[in-house]
Amino acid sequence: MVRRFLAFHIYFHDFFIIAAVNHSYYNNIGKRTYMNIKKESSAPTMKDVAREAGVALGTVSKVVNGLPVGDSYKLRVENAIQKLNYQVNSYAQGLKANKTYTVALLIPNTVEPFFSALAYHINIALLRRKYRMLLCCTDFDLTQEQEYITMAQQNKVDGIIGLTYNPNLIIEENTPFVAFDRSMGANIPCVSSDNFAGGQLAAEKLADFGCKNVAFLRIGSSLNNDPNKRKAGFENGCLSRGLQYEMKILNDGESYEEFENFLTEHIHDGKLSFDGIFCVTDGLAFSVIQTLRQLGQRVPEDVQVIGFDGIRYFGFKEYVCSTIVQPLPEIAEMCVELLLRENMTAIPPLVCLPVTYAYGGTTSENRNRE
Amino acid sequence: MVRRFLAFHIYFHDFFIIAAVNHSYYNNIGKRTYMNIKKESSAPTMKDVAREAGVALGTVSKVVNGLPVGDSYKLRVENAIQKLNYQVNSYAQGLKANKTYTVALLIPNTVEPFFSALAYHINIALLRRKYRMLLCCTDFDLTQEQEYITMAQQNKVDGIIGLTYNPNLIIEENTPFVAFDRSMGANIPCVSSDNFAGGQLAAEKLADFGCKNVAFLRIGSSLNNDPNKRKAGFENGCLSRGLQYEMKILNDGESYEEFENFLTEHIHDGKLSFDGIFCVTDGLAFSVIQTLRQLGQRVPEDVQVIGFDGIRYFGFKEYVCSTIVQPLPEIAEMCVELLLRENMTAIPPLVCLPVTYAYGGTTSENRNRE
DNA sequence: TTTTATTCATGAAACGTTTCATGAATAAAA
DNA sequence: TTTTATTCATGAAACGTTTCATGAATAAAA
Repeated sequence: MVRRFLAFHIYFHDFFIIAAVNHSYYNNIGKRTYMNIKKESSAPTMKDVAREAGVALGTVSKVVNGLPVGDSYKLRVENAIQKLNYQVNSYAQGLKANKTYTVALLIPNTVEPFFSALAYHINIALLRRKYRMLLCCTDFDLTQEQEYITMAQQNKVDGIIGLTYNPNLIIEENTPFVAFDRSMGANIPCVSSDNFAGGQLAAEKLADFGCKNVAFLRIGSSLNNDPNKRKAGFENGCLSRGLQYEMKILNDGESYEEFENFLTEHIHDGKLSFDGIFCVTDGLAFSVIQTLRQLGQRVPEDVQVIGFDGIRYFGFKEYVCSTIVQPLPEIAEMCVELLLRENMTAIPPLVCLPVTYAYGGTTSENRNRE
Repeated sequence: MVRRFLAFHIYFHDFFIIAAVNHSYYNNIGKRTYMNIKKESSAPTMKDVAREAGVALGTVSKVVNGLPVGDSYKLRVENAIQKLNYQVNSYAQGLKANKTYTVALLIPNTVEPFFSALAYHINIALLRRKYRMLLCCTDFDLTQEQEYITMAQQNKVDGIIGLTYNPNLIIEENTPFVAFDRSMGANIPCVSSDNFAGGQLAAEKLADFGCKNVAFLRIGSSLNNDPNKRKAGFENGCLSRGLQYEMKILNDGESYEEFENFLTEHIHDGKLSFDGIFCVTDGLAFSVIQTLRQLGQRVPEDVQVIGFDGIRYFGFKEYVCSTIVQPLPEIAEMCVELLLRENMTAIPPLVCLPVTYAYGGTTSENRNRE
């Protein structure tokens, strides 16, 4: 049994002691710790409200749920609710309805800015509908993805919004599921940015800003997923604007070094043969910009770089790079809307939301005006 | 009534159409949309398991909860659970126990990296104990902070972990609450990094790396909260190591510009009078480093900068700056541990967890070895 | 063998809701 | 005024658990 000890300080007001925490609970994953929070004054129930208002239980329920009730009854109930500070117990509601009012969000983590921003907006969209969000971080682990989905099928959550990396996930017909960014097949609705238009826009912007020779860089993935459309759109844009272009797409298992080699190989006499680069994500663009500068290339003077996602430093400061911005608030609304909507259409839709370009210091917007 | 329309594309397999979403549901905040997810095959219940195993309901409950049961019974129940793929309905559990198995995390948002990383680790610590996390983003809004706390007092959640900015929050005695980073008074346990030691460490590191004249920069807040200890620790470190130091602490309402002015004023003949700067957060350090470079100061050659928090680009890439790292996994464990522990001590503790220094490119670690 | 003590499975009651069959009260029609 | 139709508040039943008083089965003691 592995035990970890962590030294820390406890200030008991004026006393100062050194203590240690036994981390052996790391071995009790999944075993519930029982009855550890005491409730003393329990909250008022519908019964209390009914007694206070002098009406029947069902009447209170109707008022709470906005169903038609006689005006005088409604008033009395509302007053009683106010007086007792009553709030409905949503767990009893859920038990009756066989619903949990909980939606699972499957994302790799909440540490990478795109994922954490997505979680932020999905959380808002769910709270607006009085749904809870169960945050499920998969760490890109295929086993964990399937486990969370199985959990959902056991009625632990009412639906799943998933940004998953496993094309072979088993999702039962009756489990509401909305995929983000990666289509999961014809039975599952999918919401994504308009990746094709985004790629096209990147090419057009680079052309507008005076580029002639451009490159597309993409980290490895053999999945035929939606971000591949970024490449297709970029290609399309390059062709229509007469840009020379080259693609560097990593295979599974190839590391970032490949890009360094690729860029180094394209430098002759200190001059890079590209004057514009489109990276499949801002995260990649961030690294590429550093590499370019290490290689003595100035960004954006020698080479312009456009990323994809719309990541800002510290969440709200300037953009990490010039970028194609994904409309996260709208994406979140759409995911939740599709998941919770009443009537499923026969054919689950693929929804594409429009992207925009934003300047982030790595393009030369005035170059063609000089 | 404000209505927003959002144009978007829907691909219905091969067809391509333009649609519009009516965003009027923005006006229905808080009104539950009813019965919108259908459940068809309902999950097996304890009753089903009892029937399958040929035992009583209570026996199944005991097995599920790990209470003592005769071996042969236990085996039969376990087999039945396996066969039916039974999972306990935690909402019925919660109804019985008058518990929700839900903990609210009050943070300003999940977009700033420190908050999103904290949420990530708290979420892990809670899931480990089979608790759900209700993410409550307050956007630094004092009203929202109080609303969420009131909600908790209505037994909607079992406890709250709060990073709050309102020293006057009303928290009832029987609402489990753990504060993070900012002490909420003698009745509320508080977990924080060892801010004092962190400030001290920053001063010592700057001294080690050859600095003589240093500054401390802090954004405005009149609250006498824990991060103030960073200043006190830094001061202490400067004194014990013989560093000249100056403080620039913004008042409430003063903007970042003040720092630009402060730094500009301390440049004489192109030379900054500080060779080391300690910033109260990495976010501030990030901006300060940009400002310094704009002012023609090289970092770390002319001036070294140390931040606080341990933020990395994109969550896992290199540190934004040389920094004092907060131990987030341990902080999260401690918050959850204190919140859910069985026996409250009479005096709620203030727990300080140790910080470490990490190199992030804005210090000259070898300077004194040159 | 009989009596007493112990172990432990049993299943009814309860948690706080929603639903819906019932029937009282009112309104409309005769 | 009496009969019929309509409206709508009522409260029991049920959702899936946990708890705990009950008593059957076994073990220990006499």
